This record gives sequence, structure tokens and C-alpha cells, in this order.
Amino acid sequence: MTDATTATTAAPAAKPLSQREELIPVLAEIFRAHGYEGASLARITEGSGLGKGSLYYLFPGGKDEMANAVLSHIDGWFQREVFIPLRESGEGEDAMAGIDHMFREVKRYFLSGRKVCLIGVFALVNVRDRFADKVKDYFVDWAAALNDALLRSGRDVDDAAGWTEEILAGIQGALVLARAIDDPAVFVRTLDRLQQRLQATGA
Amino acid sequence: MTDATTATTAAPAAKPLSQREELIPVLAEIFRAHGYEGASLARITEGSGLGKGSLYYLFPGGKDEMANAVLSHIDGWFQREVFIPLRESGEGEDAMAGIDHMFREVKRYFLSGRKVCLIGVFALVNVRDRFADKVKDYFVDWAAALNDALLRSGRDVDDAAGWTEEILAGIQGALVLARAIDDPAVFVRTLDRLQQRLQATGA
DNA sequence: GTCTATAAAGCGATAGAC
DNA sequence: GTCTATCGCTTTATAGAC
Repeated sequence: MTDATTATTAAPAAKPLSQREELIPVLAEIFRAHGYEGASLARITEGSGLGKGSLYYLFPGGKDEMANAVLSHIDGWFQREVFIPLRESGEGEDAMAGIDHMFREVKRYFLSGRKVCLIGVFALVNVRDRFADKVKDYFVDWAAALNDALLRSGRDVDDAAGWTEEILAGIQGALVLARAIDDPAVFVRTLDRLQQRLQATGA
Repeated sequence: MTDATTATTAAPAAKPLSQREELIPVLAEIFRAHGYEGASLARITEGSGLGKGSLYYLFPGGKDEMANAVLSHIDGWFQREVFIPLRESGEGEDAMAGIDHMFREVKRYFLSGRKVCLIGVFALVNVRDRFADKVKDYFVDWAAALNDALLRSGRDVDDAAGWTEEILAGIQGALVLARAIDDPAVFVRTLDRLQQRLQATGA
């Protein structure tokens, strides 16, 4: 045959997964650990095992493009695993099941409090302005999906809006607190308490 | 014994206030805005109006000493304005008054959500390790003072511990969220909701 | 006590060999 | 596609004039 390079055989999930895609979780961890300004190219070359030349080949836009790729990757994950399930959960009990699923996935994503939120890391300092749209959209999308599910679960408008803010703030704050006192268990306890209290006052 | 401890001289508030002390709020703002790694000496010289020579004269230990001085200053403020009043509030209603005072001062300190928490900024990234003790002590001291006041207000041990974590996480998360979506009002709403719910379920 | 000059290292980014 | 070498600039920190 003339073109064997794209002969993907019969395997269904045989995605090539470019080096660029494979690199993104590594980049994410470095940005998370050090922040944008602290994530030097030296740290990135060390963490990725790739030289600067390769990095600029994969990300011609440099650090800015790397961070944007990471943010898009995170957004994709949350859209797929949290926001869409939340939006597509049904009415009443089904909406509550979507919210339970959210708590479960969030605990899993943040490794039960051992991993911090990169969007939160970026949000707190002035690099936020560089990625303002993505930082804002992440929380706005999450808030919209959660608020809608709360409405479908039977809450009134004010109640849903209040819970939405409280849950999102609770998650972010629990991550900060857990890391500050170096006790990830605080994160899990705080989320469990939020979830339990939400159900206790449920419709 | 009369309280002669505070009767040092006739002048009540005539403190010279060294340049070092005067500089600390400026440094705090720069660290808050950019994080430790983003707070370059160029930004500090620009923000302070002092040359590098003067800065190293006032802080021979460089950036590390500046950040430590800022953290100590913040700790002093919270001890004086929040933790001690909290610890010295009495039983029952008086303890609740101490907690109300805490909410009021916290809202004032963070400029109703327009200013972020430097301890939180440091906590999220790996510079935390450099200042781990101060970062941890800030939250541990706060938690201890608040937990104790909650106990004195009539809560049982588990209830007080849960509320302590929930309030501290709520404050930190509200700061993250407010800044991420660029809406300081979220901070005030979240704190008001916490305070109101605390009173609604009070002893 | 504040400054400028400068050292020495690190930074992001680019060029070009292979 | 990955590398090394290097540019130009910024970084922290020091030295020394005033």
C-alpha cells in the first residue's frame, strides 16, 4: 500500500498520543508545584527529560503556550468528567446523583487533597491576568453546571446560588488549608461535610 | 500590682517606626501580587522607591528575610486583632461575639475580597517549604483560637472542629474564587453566609 | 543610609548541527 | 525531532563611592 503510516489497524483506542499530549501532565505538575514564574525552563527540561530545543519545537510559543495547553487540558478533563455529567444529570434524585458524582471525581482528581488546583494557583497572583479568560471560565462553567443541577434537584434560585458559591469556595479553600498545614485529610473531611450537609438540607 | 506594664511614657503612640517597619506593608503587597518567585528585586525597588543597596542594608538576608519579615508582620496583626480577641472572648454569647468580631476584622483585612491572603499564596506552591513553619502556624493558631471559642460558645467537640475547618477553608476559598472570577462580592457573601449559618445552628 | 556599578548566575528564547 | 551552543536580558547579591 502507498500509505502505511496511518494504517491504524483494527484497534479502537489506539491513539498515537503525540509527545505534546504526553508532555502536558508533566508540565501541569511543574506549573502546579512552582507557579508560572517559578516554573523555569531548567525545571521543565529536568522534569520532562527534553532539551530546550525540543520544548520549543513542541511549543513554539514557549512557556505561555505550555501553560495555555495545560489549562486547556484541565478544562477538557473537568468538562468531560464533571461539568457535562453535571449538566446531563436529570431532575430530582438524578440531579443529586450528578452532584455526588462531582464530589467523587473532585476528590479523585485532587488525589484526596495531595494535589492543588493549578487554576487556583494562577488565580491568586498577577499572572492571572495573562490567563484571565481561562481562569474565569473554569469557575464560571463549573458554577453554572452546579447551579443548574441544584435547581433541578429542587432548590430555589437563592438557595442554589448560595450552595454553588459555598461548594466551590469550600473545595478551593480546603485545598489551600490542606496544603498549608500539610494534612490532606482536611480536604476530604471538608468535602464530605459539604456533601452531607447538602443532602441533609435537601429537597 | 497596677498595670504599669503599658505605662512606658506619657506619649501613647509616639513610635519612631523604622524604615524597615514602614517598608513591610509595601513588600507585603508585592509578594501578594506576584508570589515569592515573581517578586523580583526590580519590582521591589520600583515599588519601594529604594535602591538595591538600601534594601540589602535593611534586609541583609535579601528576599528571604523580606518575606519572613512580612509573614511575621501578618502573624502579628492576626494575633493582635483576631486570635487574641478570639481566645479572650468569654463563654456563651461572649464567645459568639468574639467570632462575630473575627468575621468583621477578616472582611476588613482582606478589603472585602479585593486583597488575597499571602499565606495562601505561599501555601499553594513549593516555596511553602521555605516558610513551612510560619505558614502552618498561621492556620494552626487560627484554628486553635476559633475552635476554642466555638467550644466556649456551647458546641460539642466534633461540631466545633467541623466548623473550624469549614470557616477557615471557606475564607481561603472565597478569596481564591473572588479573585478568579474577578468579583470581590463573592467573598463577602460567602463570609456572611457562613456567619449566618453558624448563628442559625448555634447553641 | 542610599546610591551606582558590577559580579555571577539564571532566565526565556533562538540558531543551527545532526 | 532532539540536541548543544549561545544570545540578550534579568536575576540575586555584593562592593564601594558618597
